[in-house]
Amino acid sequence: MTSYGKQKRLLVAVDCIIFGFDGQELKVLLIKRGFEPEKGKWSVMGGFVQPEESFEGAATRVLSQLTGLQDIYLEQLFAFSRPDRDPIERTASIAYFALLDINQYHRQQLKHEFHAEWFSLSQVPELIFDHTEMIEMAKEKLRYKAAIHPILFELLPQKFTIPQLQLLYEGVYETDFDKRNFSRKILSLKLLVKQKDKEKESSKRGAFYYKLDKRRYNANFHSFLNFIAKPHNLK
Amino acid sequence: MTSYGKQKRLLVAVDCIIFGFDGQELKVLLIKRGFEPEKGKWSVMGGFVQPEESFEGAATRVLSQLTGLQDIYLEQLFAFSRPDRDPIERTASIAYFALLDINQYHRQQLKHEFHAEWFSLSQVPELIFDHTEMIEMAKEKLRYKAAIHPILFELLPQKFTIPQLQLLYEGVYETDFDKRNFSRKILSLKLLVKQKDKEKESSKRGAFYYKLDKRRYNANFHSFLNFIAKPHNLK
DNA sequence: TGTGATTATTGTCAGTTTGACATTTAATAA
DNA sequence: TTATTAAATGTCAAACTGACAATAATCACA
Repeated sequence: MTSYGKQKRLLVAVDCIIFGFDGQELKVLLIKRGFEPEKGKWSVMGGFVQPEESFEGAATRVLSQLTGLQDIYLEQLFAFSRPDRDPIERTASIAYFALLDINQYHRQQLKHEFHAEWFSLSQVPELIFDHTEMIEMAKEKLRYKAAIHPILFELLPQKFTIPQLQLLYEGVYETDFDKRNFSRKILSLKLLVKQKDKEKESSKRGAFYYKLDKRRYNANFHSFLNFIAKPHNLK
Repeated sequence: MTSYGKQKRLLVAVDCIIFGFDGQELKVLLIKRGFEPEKGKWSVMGGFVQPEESFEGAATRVLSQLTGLQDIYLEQLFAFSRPDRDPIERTASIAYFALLDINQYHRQQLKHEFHAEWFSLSQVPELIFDHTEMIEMAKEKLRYKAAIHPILFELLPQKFTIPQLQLLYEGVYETDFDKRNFSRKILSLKLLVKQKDKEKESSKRGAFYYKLDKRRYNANFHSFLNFIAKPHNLK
């Protein structure tokens, strides 16, 4: 037996919702499609899954094709499967979302061939297929996860200030936080190490830089639950 | 243009990790495979995605084929895609997990043709392919979600007691809770409505039945986060 | 040199929640 | 009537939360 014979095969693609933070705003990276269908319209970056690669592999490949980057935070979001979601031919899409620091990976790195651009989340243009839905779901999942895990640090440079971090959280949740309570909460996580130097662009006084304590970050990444008495037993 | 031409198509299946609670223990429903490959071995219930159905549709169909049941809690878990996960032919699998009350849907309802059996989570036999990994991930996700959302009620009958509920939580988290703190926490959710009658099988005194307040349950299902000050804005 | 403007940093306090722990109550059986 | 069993309720100190205000560092400019 070398195949399942008469069962119908299916095209499978991956799509990457790439979030970036530029120090001010949370943004999403879109490309202008250079091929049919919907040529010239905006979409998230994607590609067909090749015979010898896993979905994760395909998503990683797509991500590096567009940004030239390795080692980006990447997480499976959802498998989209409406039979008619692609008008040409049935294609399922496994969506992933990625988090990166826009400034660190500069714009010129983006491959020109894809005509990629960063869009504010409030100004996402009309997208092809179900990509709008994908982005909505990715935003929702980002909020969900960030409420429980210190995931948003993936969007920041190595050194960052508390006010910058707060801006990021406020962008993700589209709300304002009390800065006193915010810094208390963040610092109580014991994940940040205060640096000796200051960021002086955005204020006269300057704000101290912090770095992630990588050891604690990796150890505590999965431990922010609150229902269970001993969350460190969970993942 | 009516197809993407030379791109390689792929077999796609769905697999359902079906969790059940019998009042004592958390269990998972497995079937004895009646076909090759791995005929005679245990696996979770699955099936190939048909041309005109979505993944959710396929999972729902598979679930009802096995249990005869509609309206079961069903949630997408993860898309498994290792190219060699099925030795016969490359097949991706979109895994779902389902929650149901074992007693309510009685054993005889299970279709005989599948030789289905409930297994304690501590006694899951060797499984085909990556199904062991699927179950591990499903357990993990169940713990994760149940820590934040009142999802475990899907495993209980309409009427249940606080001690029964605690048994369920203890089963899911493989730990013990203080019963005083547990009931205080559960009741503080304001999701339960005390009934007039008691369950008297398991104790002399008997324990009052409770029912879910469906209205509050649906309204609060998505609101257990704790990082954000106003979680009711989130989903 | 001093002063005002701006933003970072630190602090207070009352109300709530948490975790650890003990007592009372209802029903049954002997 | 009493012993037994498990349910239900109660206490308290510590930790945490949300609302709110005062101080400190730096720069621009008079």
